[in-house]
Amino acid sequence: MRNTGPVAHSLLLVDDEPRIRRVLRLALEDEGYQVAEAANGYDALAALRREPPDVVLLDLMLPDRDGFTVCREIRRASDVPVIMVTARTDSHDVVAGLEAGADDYVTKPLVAKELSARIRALLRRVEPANARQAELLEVGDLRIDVLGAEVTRDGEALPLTRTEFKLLAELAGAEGKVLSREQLLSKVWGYGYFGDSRIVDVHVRRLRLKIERDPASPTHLVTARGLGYRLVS
Amino acid sequence: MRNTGPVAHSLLLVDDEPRIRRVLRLALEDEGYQVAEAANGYDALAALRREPPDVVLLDLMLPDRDGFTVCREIRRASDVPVIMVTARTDSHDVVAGLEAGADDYVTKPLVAKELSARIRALLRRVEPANARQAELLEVGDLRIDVLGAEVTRDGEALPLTRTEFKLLAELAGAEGKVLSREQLLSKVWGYGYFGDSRIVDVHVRRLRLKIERDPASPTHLVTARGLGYRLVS
DNA sequence: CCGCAGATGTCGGATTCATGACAGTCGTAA
DNA sequence: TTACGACTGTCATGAATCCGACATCTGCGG
Repeated sequence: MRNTGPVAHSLLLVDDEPRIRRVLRLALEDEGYQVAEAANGYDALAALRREPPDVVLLDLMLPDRDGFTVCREIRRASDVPVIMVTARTDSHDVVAGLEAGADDYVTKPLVAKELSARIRALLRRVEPANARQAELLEVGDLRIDVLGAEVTRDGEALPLTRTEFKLLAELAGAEGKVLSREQLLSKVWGYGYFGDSRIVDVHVRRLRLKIERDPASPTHLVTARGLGYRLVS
Repeated sequence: MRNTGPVAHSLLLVDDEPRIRRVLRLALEDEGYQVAEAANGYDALAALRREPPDVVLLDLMLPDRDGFTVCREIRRASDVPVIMVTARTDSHDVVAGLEAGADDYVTKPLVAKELSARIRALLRRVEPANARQAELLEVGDLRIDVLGAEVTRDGEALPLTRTEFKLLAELAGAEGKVLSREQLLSKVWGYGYFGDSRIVDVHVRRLRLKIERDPASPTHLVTARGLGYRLVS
């Protein structure tokens, strides 16, 4: 199962000055990011391979090689978003940084809020491309294509209605966990729904008729008596 | 440096000052871009709808409404890259601009080379997503030549109209995924179309008459009831 | 036996699509 | 210019099917 909740985005902070790293790390963690550090280009590339972050913040002046080179080396192996963070304000450096493959170029002194906003803007642009792959859920013999709004078993499409599909997708998204009627109501029917929560039962039953091999004794969509329902393999 | 692609990238330049527009246009055309202009937010939105550019350059201070608002309005229906171009250097404005949905924020006075580099960096990030369309798509027995605007089946060209083709191309570009009427409206009919979304149904039907072997029971262009349509093999 | 949660069946209003007809628009050829 | 056809958008109608609601039944624990 893929991650469900909003996990913090991870940053790799590359700067040779410990003091700057510390200040930036605190500011960025304050903005809700998970921050890893590297003090030079070599470490940065190693860290990138070991645990790819969502965004790289790259200082231009590094002890081993300059940031342009590091950026090009990063680009040779990865499409990870890179933001150049540097004290050099010269326009030629900006152009060189961007040409080296960076996505953005910001100059010190930094305003944390602005850097954070630029990171968000970049992620906003990049995320959708990554998200496409993560939308095929598998539970038991069911394959749930969230984007295609289709559920297949043995390659055969199951004819679910919209509500049934949303219900199944919610349950699959929290596979193994019990979801109460109220939780399902608010997720599938929306927060503004005030009807009887028994409607969940009805749709659970209809869903079982379609996804369970023996609807009379469900193996996937099981009742958690007094609690709700959950989907298991 | 001229851009490499076969077709120049198009920019929409939104600024109320004719003098600035002229300077920027010349500089950007020199960089190899094809530049359209708008003097206010209203014209910008109209131009965007009429002929979506690859990138929008948006000044913050416009006569009718401020750039933040215009940016948000753009974002409501379009993913087009937006670069804020303004004289306001305050960090709060940068954050506000990016939060309004802009991809980048650059301040005047401008260095054309830097602006151009930022445009390229942004396009580099965005293009791959669009690149899917710039190819030859195959769905089932249909071969869709997006650039040539031609669809063939068994080597035989199908006589699709422009709207039918755009509709088919959009669906093929997201093969297997359900596209809602609203998504199709904004992509095929363009940003800001306010007509009845039922028009999609009509064109789907006309498309089916041409691409389906048995239009009464479609196998390729299938209905996702309550959700939209999708194209499958 | 009672009380309760879950399961089932059915019904009718509401949604959602498919379809055919028609009118307006646009480009082109006469 | 006019006439024409292709293309497009709008609408009305009917059919399909969805889904909330209700009534009832079952199974289980106390």
